[in-house]
Amino acid sequence: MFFYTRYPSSNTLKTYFPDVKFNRCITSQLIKWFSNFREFFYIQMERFARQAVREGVMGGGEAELRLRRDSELYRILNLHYNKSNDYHVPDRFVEISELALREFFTAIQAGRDADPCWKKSIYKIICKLDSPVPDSFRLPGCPTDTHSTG
DNA sequence: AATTTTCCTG
DNA sequence: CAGGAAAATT
Repeated sequence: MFFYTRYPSSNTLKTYFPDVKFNRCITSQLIKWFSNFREFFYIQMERFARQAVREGVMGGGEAELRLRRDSELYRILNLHYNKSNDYHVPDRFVEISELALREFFTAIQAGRDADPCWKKSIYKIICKLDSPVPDSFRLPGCPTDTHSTG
């Protein structure tokens, strides 16, 4: 589900778990999940962006900073959010991830990472890129299963 | 004040 | 992922 929306409201999230009775604890836990998801996402983004800066994607062209489905970063993200490859990761997510990576990259290149809250501008950009979650996720057979072994 | 997000840690 | 503290947002 994170593939589609990075900043879902708690109320929106609840609609995807019809069989769960929500109290404040469960709700905060659910929010915590996405918080963790976001963190992992941004951490990887910053990590790879910094790596790209270090290795010097210079040479005059920034076109090398691409995120493809065969990229290591994609592999890590998919491994984290889609452990058993149950879902097809939408092109939208790949595009957004690449954009986020570019944003981090340019920010770091420009030295904007020295500012205390330089990530906030990036967060706002990513926040606007949320897409609607397909109805498929409301199906019983498609739980956001994070650790089921079978 | 309550909810939500972020930073840090395990 | 989960628990907690602090900060940010409403």
